Amino acid sequence: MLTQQRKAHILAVLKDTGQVVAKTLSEQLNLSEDTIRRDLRELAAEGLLQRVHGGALPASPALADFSGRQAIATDGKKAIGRAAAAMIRPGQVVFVDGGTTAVQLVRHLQPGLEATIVTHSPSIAVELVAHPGMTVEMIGGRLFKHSVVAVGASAIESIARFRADIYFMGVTGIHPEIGLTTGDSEEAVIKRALSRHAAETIVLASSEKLGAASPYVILPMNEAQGLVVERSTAEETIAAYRKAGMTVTKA
Amino acid sequence: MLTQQRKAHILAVLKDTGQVVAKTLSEQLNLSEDTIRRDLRELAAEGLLQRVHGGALPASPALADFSGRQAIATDGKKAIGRAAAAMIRPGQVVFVDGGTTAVQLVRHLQPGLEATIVTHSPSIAVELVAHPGMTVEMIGGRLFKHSVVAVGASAIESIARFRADIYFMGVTGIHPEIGLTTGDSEEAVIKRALSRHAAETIVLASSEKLGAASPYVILPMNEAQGLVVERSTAEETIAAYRKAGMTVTKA
DNA sequence: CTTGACTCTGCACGAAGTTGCACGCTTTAT
DNA sequence: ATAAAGCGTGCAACTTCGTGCAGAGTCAAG
Repeated sequence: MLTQQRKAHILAVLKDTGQVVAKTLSEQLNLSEDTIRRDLRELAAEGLLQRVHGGALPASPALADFSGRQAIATDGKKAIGRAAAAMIRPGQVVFVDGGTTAVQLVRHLQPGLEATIVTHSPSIAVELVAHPGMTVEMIGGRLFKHSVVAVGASAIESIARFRADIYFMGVTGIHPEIGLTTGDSEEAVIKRALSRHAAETIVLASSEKLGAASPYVILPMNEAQGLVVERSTAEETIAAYRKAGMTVTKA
Repeated sequence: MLTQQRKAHILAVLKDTGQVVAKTLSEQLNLSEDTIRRDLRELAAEGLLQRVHGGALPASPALADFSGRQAIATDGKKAIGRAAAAMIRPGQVVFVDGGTTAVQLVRHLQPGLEATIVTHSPSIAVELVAHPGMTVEMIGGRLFKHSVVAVGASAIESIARFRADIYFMGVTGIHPEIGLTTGDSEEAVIKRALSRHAAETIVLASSEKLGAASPYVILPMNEAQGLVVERSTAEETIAAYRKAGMTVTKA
C-alpha cells in the first residue's frame, strides 16, 4: 500500500467517524503502529488533522462546531493567546479579532487587568462576560456566519469611532512577499479598517499560517508591527518577517 | 475513547445543561470517576469550567448565570419561544431581544425560513450561526454583562437605522397598570428604541412575569400590540391585558 | 550489472502519558 | 454527631510516543 493511499484512507476514516485511533488503523491496514504514527504526525504537520494521544481528531473547523473547535485548540494557539494577552497594559483600548486564537487570547487575560476590548466577534463578547475588569465594546454589522464576526459598511463606520492602542489580528496566511491574507473579501476590509484605527497591529499566527497565502490581501507586511508565533518556529522562518520590520514574539 | 474527545464531551454537556456531575459522566462514558475527576481538574486549570463538589459548573459566575438560566429554561419558555418563532413570515425583518426566552425563540425558528434577525445580543447572534436561512444584523455598543446585550448611545443610534416588522421583547415584569418593566435603566432605553422602530411589539412573558413589576418602566402597556404567554395561564389573568388592547397568544 | 544514495518500514528501548485502585482527608447530608 | 459521598494523592500496570537503527526496495549514474 502506498503512503499517499494510506494517508488518504486515514483522512477518509477521520472525516467519516470524526476520530481515528492509531492502533485500530494499524490493524485495519496491517501495518505497524509506528508507520501509522508517522503518518499521523505528518498529516498533523500539514494541518490536516489534530494529533492527540492515542490517535487523531479532525482539524477542520467545519466538522467540530465552534465551541468544539475551542475545546480542541492546540497548545500552540493557547500559547500564542497567552503571550498576546500579556502584551496588554492596564487602561489600554484593544481591538480583538474573531477566530479561535483570539478566543484563547481573551481566555488568558489576567484576572485583575482593567482595559477596554473592542470586538466585532459576538463569541469574543460572550467570552468576556466572565471577565469583570474588561469593558467590552461590540462592533455591530451584518453577521458573517463562517467566521462569526460582524462585517459590512456599518461595521466599518463603527470601527472609525475608535482609536485603539493595539489590534490583535488573526489571519489565514502571512507570507514574506504577499503579506497578510484572509479567505473573505469582506473580512479583509474589516481587518484593514481595524488596523488603520489602531496604533499598533500585532498578527497572531499559528504555525500553519506562516508562509501561506489566501485569496484576499489584507495589508502588505510592513503595515503590521508585531507578530506572535509558536515557540517551536524555526529561526530561519522568522528571519523573513524580522527583515520586513516586524517585532517577532515567540510564545 | 480519546482523552480530548472526552473533554470535549464534558464541555458540550456543560454548555448544554449548565452543569455536569462526575458520577453521571463516569457512567455515561464507562470510565472510573477518578478519570472524570482528573479531566474536570484539568479543564478547571485551563479555565474552561468551574470545579465544584460533585461535578462542575460553567467557567464564570456570570456565564454560569446565563447558561444556567438557559438550562433551566422551562417547558413554558420553550413553548413561548416556539409560538413566537411561528409568527415570523418569510422575508420579514425581526428585532429579537436578549434573554433566555429569546434564545428559545431562535432555537425554534423553522429550518427553511428565510428572514432577517436584528439583535443586540451576541448570544443570539452566535446561536443563529447554525441557521442558514437567517440573515443576522448585530447591533453594536457597550456590552452590559449582566444581560449580555449591547447598550448605550451607539446602540440606540444603530437601532434607528432599522425599521422592523416585529420586535419580540423580553421583560422582567408586565403589570396591567404599571406596564412593561425591566431591571436596568439602560436596557429600558434600548427596549424603548427597538419598540419605536418596529411596526409591532410582541411581549414574551413566562408566567412569573405576569402581574410583576421591576424598577424601570419601558413603555405603558398600550404601546405593545401582542403578548405571548404559557398555555396554562388563567383566563382572568389574561383578561386585563386583552382589555388594554393586546392580542394575547397562548403558547 | 553494480554501486551508492535515498526512502520506507518495522523493531527496540527509554520516556511520557493514561487509568484504576487504595488510602486518608474533606465536604455534605441526615 | 454520624454516615455517606466526594476528593486528592501516590502508586502500579499498561499504553502510547519518539528516536535511533537496520533491512528491504527503488532508482539512476557509472
